[in-house]
Amino acid sequence: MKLSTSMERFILHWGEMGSRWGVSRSVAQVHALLYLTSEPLHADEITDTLSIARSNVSMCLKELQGWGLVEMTHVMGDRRDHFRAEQDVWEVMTRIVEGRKEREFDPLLITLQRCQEEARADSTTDPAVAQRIGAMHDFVHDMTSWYDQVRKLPRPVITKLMTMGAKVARFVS
Amino acid sequence: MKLSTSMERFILHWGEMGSRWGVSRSVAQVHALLYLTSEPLHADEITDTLSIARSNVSMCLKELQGWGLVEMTHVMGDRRDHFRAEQDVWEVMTRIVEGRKEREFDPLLITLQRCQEEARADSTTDPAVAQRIGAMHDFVHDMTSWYDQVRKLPRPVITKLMTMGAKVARFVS
DNA sequence: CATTAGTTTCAGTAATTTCTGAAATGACAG
DNA sequence: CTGTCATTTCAGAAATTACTGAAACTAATG
Repeated sequence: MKLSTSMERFILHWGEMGSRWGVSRSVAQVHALLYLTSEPLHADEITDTLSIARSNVSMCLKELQGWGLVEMTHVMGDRRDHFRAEQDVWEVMTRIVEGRKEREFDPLLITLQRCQEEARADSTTDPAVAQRIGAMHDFVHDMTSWYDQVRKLPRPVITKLMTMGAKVARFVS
Repeated sequence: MKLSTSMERFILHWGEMGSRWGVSRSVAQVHALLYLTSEPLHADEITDTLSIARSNVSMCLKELQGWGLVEMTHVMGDRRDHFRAEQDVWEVMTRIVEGRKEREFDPLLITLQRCQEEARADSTTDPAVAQRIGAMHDFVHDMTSWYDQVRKLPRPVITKLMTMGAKVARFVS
């Protein structure tokens, strides 16, 4: 597939973003390409368009399916697997956030819990240190439980709250 | 300085987190150590405690100062620079978020703006592609402007809103 | 069941990022 | 001005991460 300048720029920048967000450049590029293309693509087409190895494309697609951002489909009369990305931007964002939460914050919270217990039990640890570990634990705990509540709200409610922006503050007083 | 087991665990895990959050392992470790230690430390003490090169410590401290997470202080009668980390967890988090917003989202938004204009102007770009680039742009734009509004609210208001959790939904109907 | 098209695995290679240590620089006291 | 202590720079080394291509594997077809 021939990419226009803006498609290329989008894909390249998305690749850069990806490498800052814990997925490799090529994973993010494949995602960007599929996001921009509404018709499902097969792996060879991705390989050609992005000039990356066929095997790498395969790995990237697997990882993107793991994130729930890409799904496999089939096209009538074609044996090859085809892939399409989630097109809804909100859905894309929530899946990325959800994935990162599971991969990073859940383990972090477990570690903090352990540190906290250990620090309290261990008499060689300065109580002030235990207190600071506790503060960090509580903070991460509060943030994740806030997130867990909010993500369950119906989407229109969340978008409404967001368009209100700072105006939500008027309800607190 | 001798680290207790829980301090060590905390520092090591924070290091891992750091490498997923766009700073190197050692930057995050230095930050963790200073966060746990309330008294200002000088660079050599950090070097010894974490077993990393003196020069690396210097670079890490510089980067942490760039994030606004560590400040340089001086101790009476000691020529060496001393360093202390922000102890307030909320403050730590807001500075990290702020830093990442500036380093990642602001440039992303600029790129998306450019892609969008380019895609619309360029007749070789499929209008459906232009539409999807636009959707992504609008989404990132809305998110950042929501963030810009909320971060300016007084902290007690934000914490109140957070402790309300999903209950904020009752204001939307 | 042999052939073909398609996919995945994995060992080796390449690219990138991070860290080190020696040397340069700076800053102060005498 | 000189010597000492502290910090920073930077080129190269080390470690990590990502990518490639050949080979293995899987499944459908005639």
